[in-house]
Amino acid sequence: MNSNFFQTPNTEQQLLQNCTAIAGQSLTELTTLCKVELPQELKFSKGLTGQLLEKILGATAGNAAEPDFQNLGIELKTIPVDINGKPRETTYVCTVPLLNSNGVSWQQSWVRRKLSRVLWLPIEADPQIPLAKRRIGMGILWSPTEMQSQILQQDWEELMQLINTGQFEHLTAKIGTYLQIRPKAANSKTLTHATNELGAPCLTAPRGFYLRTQLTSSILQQAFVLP
Amino acid sequence: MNSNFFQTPNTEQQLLQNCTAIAGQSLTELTTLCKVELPQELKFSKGLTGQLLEKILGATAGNAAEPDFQNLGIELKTIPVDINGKPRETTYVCTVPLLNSNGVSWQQSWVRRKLSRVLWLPIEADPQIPLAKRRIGMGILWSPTEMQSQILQQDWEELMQLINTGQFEHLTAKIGTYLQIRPKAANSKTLTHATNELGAPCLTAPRGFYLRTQLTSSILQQAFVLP
DNA sequence: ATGGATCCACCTATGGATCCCT
DNA sequence: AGGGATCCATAGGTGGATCCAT
Repeated sequence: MNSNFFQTPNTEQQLLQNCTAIAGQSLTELTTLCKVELPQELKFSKGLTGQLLEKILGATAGNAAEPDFQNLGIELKTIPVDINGKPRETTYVCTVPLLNSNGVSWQQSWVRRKLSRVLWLPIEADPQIPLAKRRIGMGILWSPTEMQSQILQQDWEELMQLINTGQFEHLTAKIGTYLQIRPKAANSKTLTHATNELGAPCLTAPRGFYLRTQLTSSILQQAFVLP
Repeated sequence: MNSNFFQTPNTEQQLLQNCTAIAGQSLTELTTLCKVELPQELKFSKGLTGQLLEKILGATAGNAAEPDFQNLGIELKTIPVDINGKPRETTYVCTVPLLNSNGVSWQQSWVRRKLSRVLWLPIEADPQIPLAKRRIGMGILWSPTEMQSQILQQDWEELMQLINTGQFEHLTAKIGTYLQIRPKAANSKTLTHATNELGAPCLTAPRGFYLRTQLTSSILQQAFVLP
C-alpha cells in the first residue's frame, strides 16, 4: 500500500490513509523513501522533516502562498514532540505583512486562511532519541474550534494593531495568548521595509506569526499514539 | 596609478581617470585584476564584462534599482562594438513595469532616470578577435540631447500605452525608434503577472526596454579610439 | 521556558547582457 | 539584421522549521 506515496491525494480520506501508512516510520525510513541522506543533526537542516513529508504525501504548493494541498485546502505542519507527546517548539504560521496591511480583516488574513484546516504530523524530538530513530506519529486533521478561533482573532487583532501603527519597539513575543510574533530572518541584522508610527517608510526586522505550544499542545492532547 | 581601482569614485573626474587607466586593456587583463578565470566563451557568462567593470570602477548599486554610481547618479553600460566601433547589440535598459504602471509619467519613468547620465564603455566584440584579446575603449560620459530625449519619450509613451492597456499581442520589438521592448527572461516559458485589456490579472512574458543600435551608434560615433 | 536568533531550499525580480534562427 | 530567446549572479521573500542564551 505504499504505492500512493508521492502522489497528490484527491480526498481527505486518501491523505489520511497515506498518513496511516507513514505513522510509526522513522526519519531513516523517510529519507530512504526520498533517496536522500539523513544529516548528523537538524541544526543545518531545520526544515528537513517538513520537506520530506510534503514530498511523500504529495503536497503541491511548493513555496507559493497557498495551502500545501491546494485542492483540499489543507496545510501540512510537522510538530516536534517530547516523550509525553507535548510540543517542544512553537509552530511557524506565516510572514507578518509589514506593508499595506491596514484595512485587512481577520477574515481575509493569511493567518486565518492558513489555519483553517491543518494536518498536524507529530514527530518524536526528544534529544535522547537518536535522529535516525525518531518516529512520525498519527496525523491529526484539525480546524480551530469556535473558542480557539476567537482567541486567535483577538491575538491577531492586537498584534496587527501594533504593526499597522508602526510600533515595532513595543512588539515582543510576549504578546498574544495563542499567537505571537517573533523575528523570522537569516539573522538579526536582516532588515525589510515597513511603515513607522508617522506613516513614513522605515526598516525593521522581518517577522513571522507563531503558534504557542499552549495551543498546539491542546490540539495534540493525548492523540500522539504510535500504532 | 592603478591604486584607485575597486574604489568608489567621489567625482566624475575620478571616475573618468579610472576609465582612462583601463582603456586599451584586454579582457584577460581585467579578469586578472579581478582574480577570476576568463571563460572560453561568453555564451554562459553573458554579463561578465559588465560585472568586471562594475567591480574595477567601484560601482556600488549591486542589483538595486539605482544608478551604478549612486552618489554620482551615473549608470555604467558596456557596449560590444565591431571593428568599425559600431554596436553589435542592442542595450538593455531596465525591466518593463507590467503592474501599477498606469499614471507614471515619462519624467518619473525608470527609463528616463536610468538614461539621464550614462558612462558608455565600448568593448571589442568582433568574433574574429579572440575573447582574451578584446580591449576596452575610452569611456564616454553621455546625457541625452534634447532631440534624443524627445524621441525616447515618444517611444516610451507609445510602448507604455500598449502595456497600460494590456495589449501584449500587439507588443513587438518592431515598435519604437530608439527604444524597443523585448522579452527578458530565463526562457520563453517564463511568465509573470500583468493586467490584461479588461483590467483583470493575467500572465505574460517578462519584458525589458532596450536601446536600438541606431541610438548607441550615434552616441559612440567615431569616439571609439583606443589610446 | 521561551523570546530572540538562526539555518536551508526554492523561487522571483532585477541587473549584467549575448545568442541565434529566420 | 534584428526580433525573440536565452544565460548567469545576487538579493529578497516565502516556506520549511529548530537553535540557544538568559
